[in-house]
Amino acid sequence: MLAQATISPTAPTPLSYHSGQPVTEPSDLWSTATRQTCARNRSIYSEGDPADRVFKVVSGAVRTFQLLEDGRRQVNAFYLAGEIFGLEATGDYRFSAEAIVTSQILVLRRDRLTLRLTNEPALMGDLWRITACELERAQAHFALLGRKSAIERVASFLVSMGERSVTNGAIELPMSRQDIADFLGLTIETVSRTMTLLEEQRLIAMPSARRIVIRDRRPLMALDS
Amino acid sequence: MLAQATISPTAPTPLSYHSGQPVTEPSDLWSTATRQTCARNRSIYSEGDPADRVFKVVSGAVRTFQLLEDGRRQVNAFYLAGEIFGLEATGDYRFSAEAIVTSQILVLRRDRLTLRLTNEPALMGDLWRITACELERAQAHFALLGRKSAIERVASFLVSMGERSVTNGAIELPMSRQDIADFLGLTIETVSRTMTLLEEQRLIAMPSARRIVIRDRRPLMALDS
DNA sequence: CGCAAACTTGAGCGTACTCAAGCGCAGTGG
DNA sequence: CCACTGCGCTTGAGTACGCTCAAGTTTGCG
Repeated sequence: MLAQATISPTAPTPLSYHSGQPVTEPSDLWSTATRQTCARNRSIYSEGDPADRVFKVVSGAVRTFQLLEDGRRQVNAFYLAGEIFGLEATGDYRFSAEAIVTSQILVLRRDRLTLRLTNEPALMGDLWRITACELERAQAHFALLGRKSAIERVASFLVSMGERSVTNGAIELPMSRQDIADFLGLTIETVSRTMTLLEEQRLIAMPSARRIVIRDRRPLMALDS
Repeated sequence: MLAQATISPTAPTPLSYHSGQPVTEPSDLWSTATRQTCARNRSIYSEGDPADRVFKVVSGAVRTFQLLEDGRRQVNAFYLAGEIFGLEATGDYRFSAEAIVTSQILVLRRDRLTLRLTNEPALMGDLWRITACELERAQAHFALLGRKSAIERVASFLVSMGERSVTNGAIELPMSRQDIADFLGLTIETVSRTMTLLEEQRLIAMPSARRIVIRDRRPLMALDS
């Protein structure tokens, strides 16, 4: 709805990474993709499905995650408008993907992508860079999950979200506290308590649970390490 | 020394991944690489260095890691004989690499690789698959770091090492308890205590600290989830 | 307005951490 | 040959951070 005109699949779209540097991508890569609306909590693909499609978020937000047998969940990543997910080199999806809120996504069939790749081998390099970028982001997340305290994890998350999507001064969180907890390797209670703590310390403000304003960036960045 | 003949850089070498499926790689990709011996704890590259080389372990073992300002360390991965590391799509190395024990590694200059890629675009697909494989392994590690208990982490690690390198019935660990702790997001004491616990439960035997025998695979796999 | 879902807050507990001491083995030198 | 030394590993005791269980509050939506 909102940004549909600017992120039209037929227009040249810079592909922005979380890590910062935008990489231009062939203007019509997504021109043969179909647009699809996904309701909140709707599954996009599940662990074990054949990886026959690649996706790009137009609006909304998507989470990828894995479940342990006893129900413990690990959210691997959040994907916001403009970001690509489901790009596996081969085989089946290793993780599941769901829409966090009602979302518009572009769906590109894998065989179409393969076709394009045979005609334009240079494209392969772009895909590789996207995957490599994702890998770097994943590995950076290791230090957070393996070595950081709760307050450091939450601060890192807010700083990262602040760099990705800010609407007039406030971060709009599409995901629930549970999603955040499962992303940061914490419980929902710890996430909630920690955000309250950050608010008490005047580092952030919370006009509502899903809207976060960063009041003092410096100490948050310090916690980010 | 030992396996030099079979892992000769000029001979066709199947490239085996941790995830299992071997992928054939162009026989002479590493023919222009130089062989190098790295002493124990010797740095191979550091965070921030220009990513101008790609490496393949011939013998020994390598760790990649990141340091937080206060000295906390997160080991991202261990690379054993036959495995490739340092393959970044662009820019600088994001992490550091060190030899765990005295190791033989093949060093391929990035510009040579680029040259090969222009002549044989198909190679790019192989590189992409290597990176994608690494990404999958990284994301699988998320659940361990974010959601598993100490005993589950150690069990997962031992199962994984058992699949990668077994010498007549025993796992030879090239890395120290500290390396394992920093890989699993635990302390050295917890790793030690947990291994003792697994030994007391007769799931493993420890002829020595660096030699582990898996006595009962089933419950270990169960802990792995 | 009423209900359900999401979020917050509180109290008590447990797992893994911290700090500290002791052990075992390999290498070295008397 | 054996004491000495250093490093890596193990074990112990006490602590703390984040989890569990539970109740209460707020928000969003029919």
